[in-house]
Amino acid sequence: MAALAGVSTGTVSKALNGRGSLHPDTRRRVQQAAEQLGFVANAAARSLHTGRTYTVGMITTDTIGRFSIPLLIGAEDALGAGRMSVFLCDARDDVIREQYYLRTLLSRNVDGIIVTGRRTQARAPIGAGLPVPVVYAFISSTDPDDCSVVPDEADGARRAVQHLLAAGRRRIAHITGPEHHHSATVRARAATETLAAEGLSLAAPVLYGEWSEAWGRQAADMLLSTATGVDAVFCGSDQIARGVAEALRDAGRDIPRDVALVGFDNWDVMVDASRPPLTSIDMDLEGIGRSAAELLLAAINGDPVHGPQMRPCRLIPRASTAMG
Amino acid sequence: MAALAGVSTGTVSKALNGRGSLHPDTRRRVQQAAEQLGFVANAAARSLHTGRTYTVGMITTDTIGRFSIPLLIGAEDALGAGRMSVFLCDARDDVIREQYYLRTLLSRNVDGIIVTGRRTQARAPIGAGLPVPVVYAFISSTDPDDCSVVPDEADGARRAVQHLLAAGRRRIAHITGPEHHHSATVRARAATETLAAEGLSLAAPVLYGEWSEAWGRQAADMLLSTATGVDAVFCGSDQIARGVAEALRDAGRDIPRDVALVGFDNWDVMVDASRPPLTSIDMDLEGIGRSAAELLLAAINGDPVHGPQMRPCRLIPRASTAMG
DNA sequence: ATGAAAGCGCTAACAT
DNA sequence: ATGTTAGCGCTTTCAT
Repeated sequence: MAALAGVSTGTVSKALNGRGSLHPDTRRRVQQAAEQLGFVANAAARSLHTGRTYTVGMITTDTIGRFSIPLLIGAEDALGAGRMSVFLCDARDDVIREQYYLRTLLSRNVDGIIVTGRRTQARAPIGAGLPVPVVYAFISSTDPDDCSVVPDEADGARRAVQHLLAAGRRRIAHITGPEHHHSATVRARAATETLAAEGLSLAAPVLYGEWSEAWGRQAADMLLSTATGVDAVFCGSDQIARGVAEALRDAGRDIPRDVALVGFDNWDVMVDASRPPLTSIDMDLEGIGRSAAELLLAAINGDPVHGPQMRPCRLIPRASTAMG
Repeated sequence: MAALAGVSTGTVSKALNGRGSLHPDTRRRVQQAAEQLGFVANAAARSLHTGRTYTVGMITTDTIGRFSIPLLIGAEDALGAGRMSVFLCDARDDVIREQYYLRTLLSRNVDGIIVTGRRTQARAPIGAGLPVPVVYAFISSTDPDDCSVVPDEADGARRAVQHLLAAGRRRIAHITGPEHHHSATVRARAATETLAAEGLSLAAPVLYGEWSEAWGRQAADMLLSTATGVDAVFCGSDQIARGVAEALRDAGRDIPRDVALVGFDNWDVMVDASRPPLTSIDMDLEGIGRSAAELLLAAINGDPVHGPQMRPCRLIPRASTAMG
């Protein structure tokens, strides 16, 4: 390589990295030679010297799923722009695997680590005194000093309820996931409080169950037989909402005329296929992933941000709450 | 590190890698020291010397989606056992991005590359004369010499039809995706041929459309109004099947008594939530990913396998075809 | 403006 | 059984 351009290896390095002061002709000549040989620098050798690998690790504590993917895409997006690559590790909710991967990543000298999962609930820090910065995405760390990027689920619930109120609904019910699930309780509380601020309360006690369509159907049936005059249901997930939509449809109720419906997640597969299409809350997972990656880059460059960063949700209106 | 154990760096290397002949005591002492210091070998330096990085790259030509994830998990699974890591690259169906990532992976000296996408249709090889082995997973390469691991979709369609025939159905219809889509035509042809082998033919011409529930509903309505006596529908995807299930339900047809239903993909979200739960064809994507990774490892170790490897599908029976 | 040479952290061949 | 040493491919300082 150096031979072809007729210069020394040091000069090649300078030419290719745009450092030092070189004659423009030399630089051009070297670049040409590199092109011709299809030369690609050995990243290992470079990192050995610079100490940086331009690589970040991403540890998914739960099997790579519906939530992890948008996060991953967002992160990859932000990092790709900085010519960095992502090592993917699926720890499958297993502490042993997680620690194993952590060691692997450290031995590979990643510049930083992003930790994600499919639940927003805070988790124990992945490690203490790590030699590289760590950012938590979607989930947060129980250590308030750790940098976490999380969706503001209360904000999402608030938007859902306010949207229904703006549509003139007053008897609003809430069907959601398991009571022990952080997201379920946070959203339920925010919904209740938003109504309370208007002097209202839920048309029925919160219906806790599973994150499934089957539960949505079942809960809707319960609602139809017990609560009267319910004119809107805010659901803790799109799957639940879709189940509710089906049950209402089976019972001859018109959506949104008789009952308006709002879901949560804005999961395309659910919201588009539902009849009618579902208004839903979007947590902007991709944005969270991107944001986490950007904060990680900042930390790598010596500007760490501490503590949880809340990101607002968006309401995506569709036919299930169409007014007029 | 060497100092703490009171030995030379060479000895440390031997002790930690279990090579050379060392006194057991020395080995133990070194290992203890490593533990104490939390020492993790620098992978860059190691790979600089050995030429191997214990890393493979995975390029997803289509945005990481429902198909890529199980493939990814499968691959990660097989590679993790060999203490290898996966670099994830999302090329987003963009040739420029793909080539950029290819260069990135090569500069990082990955030991091999897995290429995946969300369509099974053969694609142009990602590069010629690459210095590392490449295996295609789910998609295949147009170069018959390249190693590809693909689902035998015709086998899947055959199983679906045979299952329906075994259930005593004789007037079988087929609703599927776009006619220009490889999977749609392969499956449709196999379904037709399987029936032909029994001296039968489809109860109606193949209904090509979209891979959506909406199309499933629409096509089912068409079928109800034109074809008579249809007692089973084999669908090109679970989404289509679910749409069909809803339309049949709305029309008062009982599944499976009046019409039996088989989907394709065995996508949990669809098959479980459908009423009734859907019998479906599983392409075992995770197995494909695992298999691709294993073949890649073999190639890395000097035992390359050439040409496309077909993997059979499985039929997962559920209530939509329950007999008796 | 360019070349020479040291050294990043590790492994492996060789010497002791 | 252990230590010594020469690189792996690159960057970077210091001479020239």
